[in-house]
Amino acid sequence: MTKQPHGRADEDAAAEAEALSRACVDSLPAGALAEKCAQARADGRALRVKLGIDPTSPDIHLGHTVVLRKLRDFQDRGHKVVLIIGDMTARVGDPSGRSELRPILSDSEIAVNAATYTEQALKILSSDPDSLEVRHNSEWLSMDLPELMKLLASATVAQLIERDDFSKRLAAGQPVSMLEMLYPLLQGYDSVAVSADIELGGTDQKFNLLMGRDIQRAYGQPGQAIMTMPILVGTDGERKMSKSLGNHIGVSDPPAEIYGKTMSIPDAALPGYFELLLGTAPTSGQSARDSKRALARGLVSWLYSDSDATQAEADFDRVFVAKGVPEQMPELDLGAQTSEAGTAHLPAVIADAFGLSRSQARRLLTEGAVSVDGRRLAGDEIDLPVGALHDKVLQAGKRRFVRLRSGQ
RNA sequence: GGCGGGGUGUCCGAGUGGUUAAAGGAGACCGGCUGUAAACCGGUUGGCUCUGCCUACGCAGGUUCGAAUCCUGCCCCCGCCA
Repeated sequence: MTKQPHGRADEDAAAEAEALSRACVDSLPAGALAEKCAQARADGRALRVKLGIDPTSPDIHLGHTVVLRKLRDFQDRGHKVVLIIGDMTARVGDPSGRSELRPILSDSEIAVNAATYTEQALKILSSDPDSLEVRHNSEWLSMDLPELMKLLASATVAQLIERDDFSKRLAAGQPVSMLEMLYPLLQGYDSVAVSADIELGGTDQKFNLLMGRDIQRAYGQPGQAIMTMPILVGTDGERKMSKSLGNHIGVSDPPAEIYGKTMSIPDAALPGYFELLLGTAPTSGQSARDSKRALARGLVSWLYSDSDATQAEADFDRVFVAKGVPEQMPELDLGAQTSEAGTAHLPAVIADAFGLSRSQARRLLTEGAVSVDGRRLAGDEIDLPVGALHDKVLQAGKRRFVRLRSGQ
């Protein structure tokens, strides 16, 4: 695609808006996107398209990429993405979709998380300075009380408790903190600070996005247009993909992880994954299994490379289809686990190898989940001679492997 | 500030003096079946120097042979009233 400044030459503003709104759930207010596109062309400038991400966890996952891909569309049409790292709002905690208070993150956690965000986002976004601006909202949210009061005056309690999350929690007798009530205002102020023309988010962000629009107008700015994208479900196929739910696939996960986790999603989630992550659909007539393999390959190719995808699939087939062992795996030196009698205490070895407690390791052992070089261990094989373990593959469950070395 | 309700394991939620590491459910993990899908079946699910020991029912003390269960103080949450 040839990049043109401020919109492609081969389409008019209406066509541009039409193309940009593909796959989105809401584009509000009606017609606003086309107007913004037309205005930008008339003014000879790029649209400022805002996305805020709170660094509440250290990794960007596939769920985030749905919106990032849409932003990339804007970039490819010559517009400017303003990526806001919510280092201040992360301290507040977005109440969207929350049914309870969330813990407040420490400064150091936020700093660590923020550091990895931009880098990961650039797997999807262009880093061209003409099309990307990265800001931290602590820059302008460290405001003094008079300024905060002005911001607080721009919304009413009725507006805030109108939102679903709050009203449900209030109705259920669950706590809603003042801090959370503040969140939509702070996010809205971000839009004022960066003069956003458009803000994107997941459908769960609709309230916050609209609030930004109101706040901009309270500050004498034109209200931003908003676009919401569908929420990607996690690997459980039911709930929103989220690190805290443990159903996420990280953009920085190793290829084998991305491939394997993708293979574990329920079939019903396939069409959504294809559309939102690859912009395609499963090949019709193809079995769900083959479609899923294609999806897994596609995702690894996208985030890494074609050769990594081929490799990941080969490894997957070796381990899960042929029940073999991976080509590469971590090694564990048995030196520290070797007793004077020359035996190793298996619960300790397993705990060490896979980061489990010894009790957990013992359970795996008694459940028959542990094998050495393919031979399943009986529950009472607690101490084995180191000589019998050297250079053998210790496996726990289906997918945890380590190669044992006796420490000579 | 007053009155009332409530804080149990990853989560939800039983349990009001002993047979309670704590019912049941969810989630997770393991095994079987399989396509690391779904459905289904079975098992496990605090820690450890593991035929036992330690820790655990908001926090701290107390009563008792014995407490998640009773008493006292404190902290926190929710509702109504002010």
